[in-house]
Amino acid sequence: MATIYEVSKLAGVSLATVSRVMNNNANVSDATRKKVTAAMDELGYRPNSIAQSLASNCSNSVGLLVSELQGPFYGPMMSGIENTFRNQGKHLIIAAGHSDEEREKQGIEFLISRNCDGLILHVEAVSDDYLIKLSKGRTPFVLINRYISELSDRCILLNNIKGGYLAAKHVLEQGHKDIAYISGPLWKRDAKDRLEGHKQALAEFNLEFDENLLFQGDFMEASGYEGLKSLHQQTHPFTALICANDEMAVGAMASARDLGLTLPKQLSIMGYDNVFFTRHVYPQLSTVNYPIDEMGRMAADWVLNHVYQKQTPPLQTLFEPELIVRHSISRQSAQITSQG
Amino acid sequence: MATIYEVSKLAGVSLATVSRVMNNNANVSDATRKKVTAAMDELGYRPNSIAQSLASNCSNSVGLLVSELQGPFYGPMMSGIENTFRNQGKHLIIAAGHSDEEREKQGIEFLISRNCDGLILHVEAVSDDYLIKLSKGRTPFVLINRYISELSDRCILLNNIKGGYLAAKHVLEQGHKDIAYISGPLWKRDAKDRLEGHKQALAEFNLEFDENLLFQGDFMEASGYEGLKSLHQQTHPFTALICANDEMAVGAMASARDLGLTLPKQLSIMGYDNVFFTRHVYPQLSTVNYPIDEMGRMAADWVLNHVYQKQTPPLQTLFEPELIVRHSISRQSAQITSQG
DNA sequence: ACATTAAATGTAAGCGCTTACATTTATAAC
DNA sequence: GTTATAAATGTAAGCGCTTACATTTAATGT
Repeated sequence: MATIYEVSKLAGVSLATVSRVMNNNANVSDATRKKVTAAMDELGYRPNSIAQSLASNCSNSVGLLVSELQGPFYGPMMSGIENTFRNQGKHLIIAAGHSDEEREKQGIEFLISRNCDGLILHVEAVSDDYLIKLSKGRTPFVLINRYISELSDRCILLNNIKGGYLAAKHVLEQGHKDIAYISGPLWKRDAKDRLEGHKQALAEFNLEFDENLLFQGDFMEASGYEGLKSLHQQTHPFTALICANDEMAVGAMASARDLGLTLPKQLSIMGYDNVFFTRHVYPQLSTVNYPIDEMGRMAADWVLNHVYQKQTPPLQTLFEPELIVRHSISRQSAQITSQG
Repeated sequence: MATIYEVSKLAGVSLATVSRVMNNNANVSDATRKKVTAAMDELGYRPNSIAQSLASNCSNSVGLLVSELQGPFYGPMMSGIENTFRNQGKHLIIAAGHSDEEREKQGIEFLISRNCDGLILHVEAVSDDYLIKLSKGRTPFVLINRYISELSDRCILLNNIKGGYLAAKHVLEQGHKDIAYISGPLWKRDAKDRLEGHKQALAEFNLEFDENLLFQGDFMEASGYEGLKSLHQQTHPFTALICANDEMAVGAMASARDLGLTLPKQLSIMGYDNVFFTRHVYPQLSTVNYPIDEMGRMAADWVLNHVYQKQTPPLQTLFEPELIVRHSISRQSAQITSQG
């Protein structure tokens, strides 16, 4: 591999000049610039990015921590982020935190030790305090889907209260009055917010939230399955089920089939997130759109702006959900009676 | 940030000694090793990985190029790879090639310019020649889902002929005789192989492959939709449809519904890949398992072995597909008649 | 006690760049 | 033709490590 030294010799200039043309420094005459680029071409020179990083104290890499590399939710987010950065010559180092405190911390440590210039974090298990302390460190970061008031300018969020509200309102407007709810883990902010929006809509329709119709899941498919099974066994009847995300909704659909319920006639089911497979399930799932790809791109812009001082479109931290109506909500007709 | 120099001063030893304890060099007495680690702790020292890379000429990073960061296929693959590498302190730089020749080349260039020690490539558009030339370069790489005879020892493959065979055989065993087929782009090796296996099974059942029942798709959902629509319009009747991947199968399912066909009674549909949403569609899709996660891990092991000289479990390049029977194939009964 | 050898530690060069500062060269003003 | 000023280029010191080689110290045999 040719080095800058060989280029400088071939071009008959100093190291510094070669470095200047590489970095588009203005103070280089056209003549020498041409000599240098010619020499580079001749030698097939490629700058050594490691050496550049060491000398300039900038690794041009940004770390991304997500819970999982797989699954319908993170894909679009990573995709938007990668795209933004590659166009800027930055690279993306990706790690997975698996929603586990220890592994999330390790992941962050790992990315920092890799000299990332900035971090994009989608973390769930790590504490607010930890993140606040982290924010005092040398590596700037932005949070996706997490709100910490002390760090509010770097939290990129969905308005989950509104989303919960939209979902419930839609179901209510279809005439449902007895609505069960499978939430996420309620210590998680997003799960709590979605439920709060849900309750707001109920209140608007002068309905009380029935705690018996609440099942706390964990955002994973299996808990949707278990959730409906459990709700179905208790005595309060319901005609619709709202799930705090699509995965649980799909689990609930499977459960409904096992219980012999016809969808959506005997039970309406609503999801949340609008992951791509919601179009593929049958009946197609009505849900709430979570513009995770846009939010990913926004996080990337945040880094470009705050870490690399690039011009970006104006930064936005709060995103709005949107109702997606498909075919999983029926107009209220029959009522499930519990079997208890 | 503390540097090795400060550690050495605090511990009262030389730079080299500090470096030695970092790298677990054997020739360090226990006493000094303790002094040094104590100093490190006291200073909160973290090695600068960029400097390490420059000095050791090893970046400890491996590049991964996939077609898309999203989608059900690549997620599990990335996940397996990330896991393997993180446990070894290597990091993963991910880029997307979008099945486009220019972008794939750019992606590879990008990863190489980032001083990756090795590459894992899932490329589709780039030519064999390009890859053969690339193999002469300084950065070793392994290919997933691509066969080039000159590079056969670094091609990690699924036995697609077998997979195509298994799918067809299962459908034939259920009594179907008129079987339509939506293939991938036939210039792609995997698409061709799957079709070849399909034909083998047909031959085994003394059936001829009917070219009228072949539609060439592009592995994407929309082409599955179009494919079935088109096949349905021609004159040859068929009772089953085999698709060369799950995405197209799902597209075909939507198409079938739009055509008013009851699944699987009036039309049996078979997929390929066993991506996770095949369980969620209705009826649940019978398919062929593609152990992409294992193959990803194997690719990671290949890199560990060939690039970092690590001990790994024995390397395997050919993986076997497996039939997954769900509910989308009926025992042969009614026949669709074409509308032509 | 002394030579012989192995183990532990230190010295210093170098990895391929960037960049502050010094120097040279061109340009303009009088 | 000087001198002042700006533009272009060069010099050399790092960035924070690794590692070949040199040196010192400890262990062993006699």
